[in-house]
Formats: sequence, C-alpha cells, structure tokens
Amino acid sequence: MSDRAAKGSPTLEDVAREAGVSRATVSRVINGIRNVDPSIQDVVRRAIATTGYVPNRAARSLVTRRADTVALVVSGAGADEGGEAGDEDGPGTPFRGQLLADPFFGRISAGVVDFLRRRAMHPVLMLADSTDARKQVVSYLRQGHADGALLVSIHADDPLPETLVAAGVPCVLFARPPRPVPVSYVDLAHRDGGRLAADHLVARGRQHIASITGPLDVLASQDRLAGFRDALARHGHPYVPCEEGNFTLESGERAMSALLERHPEVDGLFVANDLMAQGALHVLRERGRAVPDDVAVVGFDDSSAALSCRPALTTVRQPVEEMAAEMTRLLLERVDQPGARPTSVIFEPALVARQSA
Amino acid sequence: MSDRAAKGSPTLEDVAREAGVSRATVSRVINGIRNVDPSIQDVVRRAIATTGYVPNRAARSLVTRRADTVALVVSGAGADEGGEAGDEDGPGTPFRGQLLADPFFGRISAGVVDFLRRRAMHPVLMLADSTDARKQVVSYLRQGHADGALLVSIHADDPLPETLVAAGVPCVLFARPPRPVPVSYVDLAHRDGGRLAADHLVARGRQHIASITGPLDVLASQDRLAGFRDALARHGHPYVPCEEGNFTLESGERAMSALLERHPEVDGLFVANDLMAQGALHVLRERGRAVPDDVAVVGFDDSSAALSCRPALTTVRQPVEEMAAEMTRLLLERVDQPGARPTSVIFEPALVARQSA
DNA sequence: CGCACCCGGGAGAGCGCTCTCTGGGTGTGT
DNA sequence: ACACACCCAGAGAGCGCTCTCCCGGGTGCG
Repeated sequence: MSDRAAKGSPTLEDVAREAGVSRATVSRVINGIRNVDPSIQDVVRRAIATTGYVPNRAARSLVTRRADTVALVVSGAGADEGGEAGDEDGPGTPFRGQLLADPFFGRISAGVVDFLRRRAMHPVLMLADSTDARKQVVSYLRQGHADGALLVSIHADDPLPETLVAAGVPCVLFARPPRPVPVSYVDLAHRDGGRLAADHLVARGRQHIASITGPLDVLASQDRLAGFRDALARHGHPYVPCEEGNFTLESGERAMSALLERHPEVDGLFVANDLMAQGALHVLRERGRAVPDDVAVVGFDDSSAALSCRPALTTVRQPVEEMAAEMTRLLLERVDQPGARPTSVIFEPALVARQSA
Repeated sequence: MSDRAAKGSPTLEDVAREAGVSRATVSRVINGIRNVDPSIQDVVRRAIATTGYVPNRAARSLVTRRADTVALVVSGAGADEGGEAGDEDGPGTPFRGQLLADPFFGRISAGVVDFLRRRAMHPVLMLADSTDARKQVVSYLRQGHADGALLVSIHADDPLPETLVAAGVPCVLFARPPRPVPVSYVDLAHRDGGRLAADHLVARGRQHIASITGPLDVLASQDRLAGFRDALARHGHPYVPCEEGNFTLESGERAMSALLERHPEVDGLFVANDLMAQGALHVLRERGRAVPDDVAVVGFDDSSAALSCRPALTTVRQPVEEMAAEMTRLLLERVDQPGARPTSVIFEPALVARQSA
C-alpha cells in the first residue's frame, strides 16, 4: 500500500518479474496494444494488482513525446500594455487574476474538466495577464508540459493566439479572434442571440425598445447589437436607443440611468449581459418602474446572476459548457493530427423566458 | 523558431555541442547549480539562445522524481453516496461540476494560480465529485503527474483527505477536516467572524437580532453561529432566533420568510453567507422592510454577491485569496520535506461595512 | 511434406535529463 | 618547496517507459 513511502514505487520491471514475463509484454497489456494471450494478460493484471503498480507518467511522456495534458489559458491584457480601461479596478482585492473568479470562466472550466476527465485527462490552469505571464505560458507549453492550449481571451488586443500559433502549439480559442489568425475556435451566434431578444420583446408588445450594449470594441457586443437592431428593423423599429456599458453591474446601472434620462418612454430593454441587466433592474426599481409591466428586460448569458435577480431574468442562454467541451474536443483532435486545417464551430443561443420579460 | 515543427526541438546535447562544452555543464548553467566559470556561462547562454533550447519537462521529471506541479482538487460528495441533499439540482445545466462555477472556488483558484506562477508553476484542475472521479484523482496523483494536492472539500463526508494521506500524497486542505486526519490545512476563525457581526449589529443599536445559518452539519456554519451567539450573550442577548439555510439564494429567501413569520420584530440579522443574504434582502424588500433602517443585515464572505446587492451588503470578509496562497505555500513546503508534521494556519476575518448595516 | 506467413513474446535501444564520480588545475598551509 | 584541499568541467550511468526489431512456433497452402 504505502510502497510510495518506501523508496520508489514499483516499476514495469517489478511487475514483469512478478508475472514472469518481459517488460514489453506488461507494457502491451497496460496499453492494450497488439494481441496478448488472454491467460498471460490475466497473469499480468494480477501482478499489477499485487505490486500496486502505477505507470510513471514522466517516463511515458518522455518516449511518447506526449504530455496527455492540455492547458487552459485565461488571457487578458496586461497592465504593461495600454489595454482597455475600466474593469481593472475590481472590488478591492489586491489580487490580479480576478478573471478566474468570473463565473463565466467557471462555466468554461466546468465544461473543459467534464469533457477531459472522460479521457482521464485534466487541464493545467494558467493565467496570462501580463507580458511576463504570457512569456511564461509560451515557454511552459514549449517545454511540453501540455500538448496544446485552450485559450480564453478577454481582450481584443491579446497577442497570445498569434504567438502560440507561431510557436507551433496546437490551440483552440473560445470566441473568434478579432484579427484573423489561422486557428480553430468555437463561438456563439451572437447575432441570433440579439434577434431572439428582439423577437421576444416585440412579441410582448413593446413599442419603445432600447439596448444596453457591451463594450463595442468586443466582437460579441457588436454582433449582439447588430442582430438585435436588424431584427427590430424587420419588425418596423428603425431606431434603437443605445447605451454602452462594460459588462459590469455598475456600468449597467449607469447606462440605465442615462437611458431613462434620455428616453423615459422606454418599455422594452435588451441588455448585453446578465450582470448589467441586474444593475439595470436595480435602477428601474429605484425609479419606480415595474418589471416586466412597465419595462420588460432581457439579459444575455443565462448566468447565475440571472437567477439571483428579482424578478428572475429572462435571458439569452449561451451554452458555455457545451462550447467549452467542443473546444476541448477540437483541441484533442488537433493534437492527434497536427496537420489539419483550422475549423470553427458556432453554437446557437436560446431564449430562456423567466419573469423579467 | 519553428524548430518544433522540424522533428524534435533542440536538446541539451545540441546546446552542449554548440557551446563546445559538456551536457553536464549546460545543465548546471540552466539550473544555476555550482560555480561555473562566468565566461563559460556566457557561452552556454548564447548557445541556448541561438539553438532556441527549452528543457524537456518530462525528462527532467523522470530523473528528479518531481513533477513541479500541484493538483487543485475540488471535491464534493458523489451521486453514488448518500450525501447531503439539496444543492445538487442547480440551474438546469446538464453539467456536473457546477462546483467550479462557484465564485468562491474562483477566488481560491485565483489565489493558488497567483502564488504558483511566481515559481513558474501552474495547478492541474481536478474535480472529484463521484467515487469514480476520486479514484481517478488518486491514481493520477500516484502516477506522479503532480507532487501534491490542494484539496477543497465541499461535503463533510468526503473520504478523499483520508485516501490521499493514506496514499502518501502530500496534501493541504482548505478548511479543517470534519474527522481528524493528520493533514495540514488553512482555515478561517469563523467564530471571530460571527463575533464581528454580532458586535456590529449591537453597535448599530439593534435589539431583536436573529440569524440565518448555513447547513449545521458544516463546521464553518456551526462556528459562525457559535461565535455570533456567544458575542450576543456577552452583550446581554441570551436568545437568538435562527433559521437554517443551505447557502443558496433560495434557501435565504425561505429562511427570511420563516423568520419574519415567527419573529416580525426582528431588526438585526446575521446571514451565514452573502448569497443567502441577497435572498433575505429580496424578501425584506418585498415585505416593505427598509434595509438598513428597519432591519440591518450582515452577510459573510465578501463575495461578489455582496457588491451586487442593493443596498450593498455589509459583510464579514474572508481573505480567500490569501488563504489559498498560504495553502499553496504549505503544500510546496511539505513537498520539499515530506517528513514534517502537519500544520494549520488560521486567518482572521474582517468586517466590511457597506450600506446594509 | 515443405515453405511462406503470421502472430505472440523477448531483447534492447534509446527518449532527454540530472547527478555522482573522477580528474586535472590552482590555491593554501607548513 | 611539497603536500593537501579545493574547485570546475567532463564522462557516464541511469530514471521508467515505449517501440522496433527479431525469433520461435504454429498455421495454411501448394
């Protein structure tokens, strides 16, 4: 049992001796390669059990040149390059890497972990939020500790996709890269999400429909808005008042205030994510506007924030876990055949109707 | 640059040849071991640069018997053992591993990642939410893919701590194990947290003080309540009405309703976590009780939920990131000297005064 | 009955690295 | 001046595994 405590756990050699066969045969049994006589297989398996053998990962990796691990890289712009302003100054913790505390990222890791463990694999978690950290990530991957990278990039100006592709590291992105890079990715049909929200608000009979958008230098924000606008135009609403937020609760509150100021007649609202929608709800309540009767509100993401709103938030669901799982599948495929062309998989959003609209 | 694409990246041998020295010398330079003549160091470093050499992790691990990696294991009770009821049925996703989406866990990983990367290390993320998954975790660790485990256990009946300790895997827990196990851990002084809340409510002149507790089979819940009660008793409040919740928003709403039913006179409230406090706030607003004027509310954790409440939640801050960092430090220490006795480090909570009390 | 073939198993060569051991040159003590 | 300690670089032995090569015996076909 506590062979590990003794110096060195049993090796292939030990098992082979115990079973009275050669190392190669034991290896074959373990890896299920080539036909090995069933009776011998049995003997070997028994020997493995009695010795308590576990294969040494490092030794295997050394010869197979495979780590059987992937990296999950969360990447944001670093302090050392003039990235977007704003959401850097979070709720007072001295810790960088609040990225990780974002439940959206939590959903991604849940999807990744869940997919990987069916293959007995587990991701290495890395944060690339500065030039230094990015260097570390690249070097880490080049050291072969992981066979490839799942890249979740927050900021548009993230150089990591290019860098990794250039370094020959297999790599799949969550969300389409802003600049064209020959790399696979998964994404959501954000426009369709915007359309879903528009259709829903129109079906609820709303006449004065507005939107709180995400930061407009983010593709997803642009697309959600574009889809929303197009659909409204088709429904005969050519003009949509907008306020830009930056995906935080506070920005949602600010945007809502501004919107009420400029367009007090608003009775339908599409907010580009749930957290901002929660902020909007706060302001609407303060101003005595009933939701959904006076103003119907549709969010985006179907995050836990949507459920903690009162009234519970009607929102456009993004199947983040499924997307993350698919992203992982694509990466493993890519690791197996490095030559293949990049692919993309686009997921469809769905409207989740709750109380707010 | 794209040496990687060509068959095989450069090895120590290549660098040695380029520099005109032996493999051993290059190794020494890389690992900064023993005195190597500065001029030779220089030559070697130049050779490393021109060849684009990166050390092969697997080869190094094989001989050092160190993975230079730790596992971050999130462990909950599995479906296959009669664990606690309740919070299994989350917001409709078919995915297990919602544990990961919990922002509390996000804060832990942020602390871990942030600490590790200063040592150029990164955690492997594992989920142990079933007997099978737990087996996988143990076997993975025994394979030596990680030198030790950071264990975040959700449920009281989690057998993993014992299992890992028995398997001789270095291991540090987040929170004291319910059953005594010879293992290091970090924890919060939960009683002090309860006391802080009590003192604050009393200082605010509240007379009818109640509490919504966490599940009482969790040590942390018990301790928070005990600390709260003791402090109130010292302030001359011998009796504290309580309702038990299970840390979810909905349970907070239920508990608040029940409390108002039984004790409509309540004017001060301590809630064992922020999410339940958010639920309580919803109910108070519905019932027309102003916060903090009619009822003062103090939460626990200082999570992002505290900031998304309106009014913003006064709460007891748990320095999760620092605790996670310390947990990691303890583990690395332990990996370095496996013989050492288990230690524990207890952190002090702090009251964060916002609007709700 | 002989030969080509196939299939199950063993032997052995590394994968890239670290680290001990060794040897030669230099510095220090008497 | 000599002996001894010391320090730096090289040689070489593995770490535990996979995988190719090879060999012996059984099978099918001519």
